Amino acid sequence: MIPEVFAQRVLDWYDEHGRHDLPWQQDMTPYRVWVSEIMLQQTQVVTVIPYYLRFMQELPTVEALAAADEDQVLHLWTGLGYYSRARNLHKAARLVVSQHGGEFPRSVEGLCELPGIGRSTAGAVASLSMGIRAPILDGNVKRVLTRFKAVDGWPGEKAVHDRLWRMAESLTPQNRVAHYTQAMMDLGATLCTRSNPSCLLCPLRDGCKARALGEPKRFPASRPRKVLPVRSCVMPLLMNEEGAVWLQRRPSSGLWGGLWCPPQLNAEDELADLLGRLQMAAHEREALAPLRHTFSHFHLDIQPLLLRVSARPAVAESGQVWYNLRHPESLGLAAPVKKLLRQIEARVPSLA
DNA sequence: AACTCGGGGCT
DNA sequence: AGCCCAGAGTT
Repeated sequence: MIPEVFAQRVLDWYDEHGRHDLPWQQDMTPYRVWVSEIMLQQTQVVTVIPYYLRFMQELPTVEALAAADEDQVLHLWTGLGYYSRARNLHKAARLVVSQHGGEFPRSVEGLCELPGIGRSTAGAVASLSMGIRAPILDGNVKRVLTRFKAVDGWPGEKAVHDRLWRMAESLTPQNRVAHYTQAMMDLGATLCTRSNPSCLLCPLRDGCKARALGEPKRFPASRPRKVLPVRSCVMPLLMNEEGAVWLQRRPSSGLWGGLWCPPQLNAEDELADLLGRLQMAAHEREALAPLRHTFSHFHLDIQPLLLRVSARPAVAESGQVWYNLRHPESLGLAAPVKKLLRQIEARVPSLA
């Protein structure tokens, strides 16, 4: 099938059956498309929608995002995961305002200069919001293409990855690039799905090799998996008489970067040392139900300890805070931390 | 080229 | 429990 026919079939299908009502499809400015693309990295549409609406309400323009502080951005991101996305989003907004006068670069190369924007996201922003002919290669497109040509091998391998980019490039049409880009994602999201593809409804069913082989689900080949290692930690929740909990800011890079978190101990024998450093004395302790949090590359078993502390040292250093559960500040919290704080909210001592 | 970085939804 | 999802940055 020649590229022109491929694109035409995809576009005809899009006119009839594509999605046209997603929040970021209304008023497709570079800013709105960009924020949606970043949120949608490794995150499903249904999950993103409420976050996107809240984000756009709070920070409707790139200038507003640039002027916000990082804590507000991370707060809006709390629960989405991959927090470096939020920090890069914030940095990039400040660059767009300070270096480009508030206008996004009008090329894939220029967009790729911004932190958090790679070739695929740049292609999406350029094609969807600027009408520039640029290919994308996200999970949806990878699935459609590997099936259409029955491409063997895991797309994480360089050779497979390169071949898919060449395919994406050659199939992207000159006209209606915005519709084509949206159509390829819609096709992957609604018909060419991972576990239950609707081949009979597919506009590409004629030329699709995976369908001809009778096993579309074999593509794309899945990543070779290892067993996830298990790590464990003790998480002391230090609560003072006012019902506030001690949190510290995590380093800006790495796991839960920039988020606020109770101390994490490798084991309980480090507790006395911690309390000593913070000059606190615990007069009551209770082990809460342990919980397991799973990351992409390991399990974390958390043993929460609720400790009532009497001391209330001054919070002189930045990066430390007493987090008032009754009047919480707008800080970024990792999902299990948010869950734990919600659990103990009911245990806050009533104010005298 | 391999590894890191989250959280949620689906099976 | 295992797998994947509108990927990018670091090493």
